[in-house]
Amino acid sequence: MKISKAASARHRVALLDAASGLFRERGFQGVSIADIAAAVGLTHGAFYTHFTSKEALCAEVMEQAIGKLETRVRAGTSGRRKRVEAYLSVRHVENRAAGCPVAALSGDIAREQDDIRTAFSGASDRLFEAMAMEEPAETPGARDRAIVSLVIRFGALVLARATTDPKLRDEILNAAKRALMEPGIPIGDTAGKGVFSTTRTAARKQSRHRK
Amino acid sequence: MKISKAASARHRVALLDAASGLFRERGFQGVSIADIAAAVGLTHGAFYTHFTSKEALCAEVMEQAIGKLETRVRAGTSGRRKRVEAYLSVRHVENRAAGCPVAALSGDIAREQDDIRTAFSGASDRLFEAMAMEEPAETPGARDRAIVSLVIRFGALVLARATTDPKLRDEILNAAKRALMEPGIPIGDTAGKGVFSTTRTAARKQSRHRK
DNA sequence: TGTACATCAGTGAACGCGCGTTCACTGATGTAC
DNA sequence: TGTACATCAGTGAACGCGCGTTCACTGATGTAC
Repeated sequence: MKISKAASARHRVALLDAASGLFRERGFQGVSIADIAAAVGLTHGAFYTHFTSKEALCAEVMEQAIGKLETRVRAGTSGRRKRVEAYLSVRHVENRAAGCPVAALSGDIAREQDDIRTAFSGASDRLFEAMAMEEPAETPGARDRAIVSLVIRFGALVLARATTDPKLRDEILNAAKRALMEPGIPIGDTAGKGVFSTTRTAARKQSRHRK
Repeated sequence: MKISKAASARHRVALLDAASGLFRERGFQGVSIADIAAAVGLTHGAFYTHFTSKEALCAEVMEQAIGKLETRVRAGTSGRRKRVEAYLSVRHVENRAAGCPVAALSGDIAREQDDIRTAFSGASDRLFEAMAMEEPAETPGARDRAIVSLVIRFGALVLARATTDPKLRDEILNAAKRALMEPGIPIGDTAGKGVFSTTRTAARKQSRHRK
């Protein structure tokens, strides 16, 4: 039966939202069209009045998800510290569906078709730029630091999610938080050169930890 | 037809090896039993004389792959610098099949069954311990640094793989390499505090870059 | 060493299942009068 | 405002397909004599 245009438009949005959450939770291949439709209270057939294929939906979901992220970063409502705390929280580790789409789907994306990959890559490139702008623009190497900062957040979240041991999970999250919060933590080749124990920033870090 | 015991044993090893590479390349769900068998020159039926199920194979592959990694880390044949260079090379980004199993499969693993997850988590915990031992044992925070070091390598590789733009890919790899090679790179909350430009390690880093 | 036979690794047809996608059909919506 | 009808969002059966797994069968292997 036909329904009102307004209701149909709501269905389209609901399908995108449901797909966005389900994809992050179970991956592209782990979610069927029927799953997505059922999550919205429709049957699988209705899906094709809104999207031409599953691939097309994937691409649109990725673009929208990263776009939202970019907007939030550019808005910069909460401070950096708060955002790092939220990103590296146990809550975020456990709540894939509402969490970072890059962390949840980057593993899948490398294997998807070109149009999805391009959508993801283009969007994440814009996201990187937005994050790079967070750092003081005039300092050299701002983009490098933004990238490493992103890499740490991202890597820690994904690794923490791959773990079943809560102790190990917390170790990963806390180590990453410390690295992000305290400037100048030595993670370089300190072992070979024996530089570490004489580094000022290192000593500073240690004294903070004891507190 | 029956074949010799030696040949059968070779088939088992070959199946494990083929599965290990194919899983890393396409993920658990992206590889069928028939694919694995065909890669070794067998038909899908033969698979079940060696393994009870696909799940059992997955668990065994993960355990073996991470075990090999752990052995190599403990052996410590090449230096840290060399290993970082290799890990964050374009070659490694492009060659998933022969690359790091944790980076290739951690995204999938979070969604797999408990026995696979446990196998992965247990093995990666041991791997972390092995990497933590690389750092000078007597310095405090060695494990933290090992974890952050691993998180950076891992995160950069996975992000680089998700990218289609070669320029962006190289930026990620190089930024991570610099963070790993040069101790005391400030990635912390420098923007808010304005600490960065007055940090000694920061100045040191900048002067190195200009060279 | 040669022969007879039980074993069992590998084959390929067959199974049930869930998937993405299509399509004839339904009936409320929205429009023309 | 009320009526008649075309539209089209959603339904659910059906499609072909590939999957993991099973199993009767094959024939070289390996062993007992």
